[in-house]
Amino acid sequence: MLHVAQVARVSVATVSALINGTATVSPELSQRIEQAIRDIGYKRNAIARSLKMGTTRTIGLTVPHITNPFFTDVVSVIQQAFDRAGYAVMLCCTDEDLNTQDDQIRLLLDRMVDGLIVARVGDGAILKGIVDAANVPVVLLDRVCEGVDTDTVVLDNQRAVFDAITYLIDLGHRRIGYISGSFDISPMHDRMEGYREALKAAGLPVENELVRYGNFHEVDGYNATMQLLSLHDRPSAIFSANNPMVIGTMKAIRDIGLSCPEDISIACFDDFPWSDVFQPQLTTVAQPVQAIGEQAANLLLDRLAGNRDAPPRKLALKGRLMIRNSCRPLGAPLGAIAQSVSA
Amino acid sequence: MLHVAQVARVSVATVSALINGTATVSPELSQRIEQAIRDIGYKRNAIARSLKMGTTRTIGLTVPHITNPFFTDVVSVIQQAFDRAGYAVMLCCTDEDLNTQDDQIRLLLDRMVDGLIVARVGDGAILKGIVDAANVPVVLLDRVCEGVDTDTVVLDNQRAVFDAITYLIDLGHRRIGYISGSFDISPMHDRMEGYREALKAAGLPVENELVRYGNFHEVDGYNATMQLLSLHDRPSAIFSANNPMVIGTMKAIRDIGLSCPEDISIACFDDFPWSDVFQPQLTTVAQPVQAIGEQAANLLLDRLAGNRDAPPRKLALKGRLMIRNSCRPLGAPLGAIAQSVSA
DNA sequence: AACGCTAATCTAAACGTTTCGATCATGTCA
DNA sequence: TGACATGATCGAAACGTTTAGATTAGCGTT
Repeated sequence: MLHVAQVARVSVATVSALINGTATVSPELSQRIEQAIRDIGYKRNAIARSLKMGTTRTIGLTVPHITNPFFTDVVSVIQQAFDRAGYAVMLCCTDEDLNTQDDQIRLLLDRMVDGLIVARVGDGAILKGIVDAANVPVVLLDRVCEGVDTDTVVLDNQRAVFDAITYLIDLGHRRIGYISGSFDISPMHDRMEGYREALKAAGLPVENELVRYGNFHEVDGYNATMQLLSLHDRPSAIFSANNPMVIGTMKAIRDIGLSCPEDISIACFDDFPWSDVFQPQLTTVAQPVQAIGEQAANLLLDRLAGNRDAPPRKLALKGRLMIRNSCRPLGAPLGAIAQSVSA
Repeated sequence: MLHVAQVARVSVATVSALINGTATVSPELSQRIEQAIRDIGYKRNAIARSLKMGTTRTIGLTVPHITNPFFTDVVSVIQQAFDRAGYAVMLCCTDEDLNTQDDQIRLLLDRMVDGLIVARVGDGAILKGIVDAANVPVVLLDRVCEGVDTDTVVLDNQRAVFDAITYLIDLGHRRIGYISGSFDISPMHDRMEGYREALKAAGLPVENELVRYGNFHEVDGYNATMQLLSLHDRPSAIFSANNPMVIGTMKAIRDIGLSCPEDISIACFDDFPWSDVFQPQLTTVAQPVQAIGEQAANLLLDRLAGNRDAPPRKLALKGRLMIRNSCRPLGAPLGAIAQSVSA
């Protein structure tokens, strides 16, 4: 900029004024400056600008695993939204690990991001400490966090799972296996509640042997399913509370020589692009990813636009049960499956 | 930092020296400074540091669509690699659009990223201009770019498709439909060459009516498949050069009332996590995503470590044909499919 | 002609670091 | 005891912007 100013024989202040339109500059000087900018190939240094202005026009986004289709979609939507608004997005993957997450958030805060969208967080206290210290707006995604009172977008997980389990019960299933993710994050807690409540509402017992835990990975789903299927009185249906784990479930079923839905019915949380393409077409609880991403982006953009003092806004969106053909009516002949498939 | 210096009754230079370990500072001052840092909760301002040092420890990464499983995986690997190295990653999605891509790259360059990984680029000249102007190392991913002479990691696309088509020919297929992505990026060009060469090598004609183009989206695959299947002499096999489009292909087959592999054999480019879980299990060309991501990251990290003057390095990795059960031997009874499945 | 008003431009101080060179005390050696 | 190397600390300039406030020029009023 100094160089431009020299070539155009003006002060840097005038160059700045022209570039930012913060003051009127005469046509002749404008022309000289623009010419100089072109000749030199000058580009404004955003770092210097950020230092002076105290804003980077960059936000931080952390998700557990970008390869989880739910987060893939959410990241995609959020990235688009901020791109439209002229913001850059720094992406971090925490690998479901709390320490990693802390490190990542610190990394982002160090880089002076203007705001933060955090999907999946662990202990509220730690996050609270980090977030309070950094003075930027934060929106929480996918999970509520007791200690941290800030904008939040979550799914009504309990209701969603309640509906799914109730659907299985209505099909005639009585022993329904449930594979949960690690229990220290709220969606897993809420989803489990949905499972329990649905059973209770139908007058069915909640049996511990039918509930397994995993750490969100395919192999965890595989092992959990193997355990469920080796029970002396094995479940006729399994619900997986997490999408990547259901791959393990399907592989376990195949390896054990069973087939779905003939021998066992399967449903899971989170829809994915291939769900209605191959056989069996999985019955899933679809989250409104587009809406979730957009709402999160809007909440943060609103804060960034200056609306700092509004009280925290908590959004709970509704999931949708996508009924396909991976669950069969119990006792009914196999031919009846087709009729049980709707929409 | 000024504040810390005042509280600790030292100069800012000493504080800086201690934090960075650039000079020895006496135990007593060290202690005073560390105490002050803790009391104040001081965090070094990375923006000011970047301004002074001329490095942001941030890299830019652009991909066409993060929802394409290939790019999802690559992004994941790259993010991890740079995270380990203490770099932040700014992610942009170009939506296969050249102007968007230019904008994104400019956005990243404006923010003074230390390096750039660009997956899929259009016209070489434009990118070349942008990249030459910005003085940062760039590595190209997934696509070579004639005008731009820089580090590159690509797949041997021609060979990979050659192998896949040859496999179909060996199964007895003679009319093989081919669905390509837009032809203006090199992988699509090379893959098409693989298709042509394989047919030629087998003494088969290359028929224009069997080749369709789409723009990478599911709907494009759907339309292309519909066209292929309505030919008077329809193909017995279809190869989709792009993964998202094959979803459209499968849906078209279903909608038209055909089934795979009984009525038509399907294979496609890019593996995905669900490929061997559901029926049909798709035969695919798997890219070594882990290796691709790591190589790209390593090339860039090497440049960032100071190795600026080494000549451009061009890596071409090998794809792997994952043979499953979505392609059947032509003329053979259906029961023979199982035997044709290997590994 | 003196005055004030407006518009255009400039000067210089920030923003929060890093780092070069200067300063100063301390101990060592002849 | 003086000369000198060594080690610790500091002052101040620089990185490339923005912006408040000062300055200047031009012009209409009285």
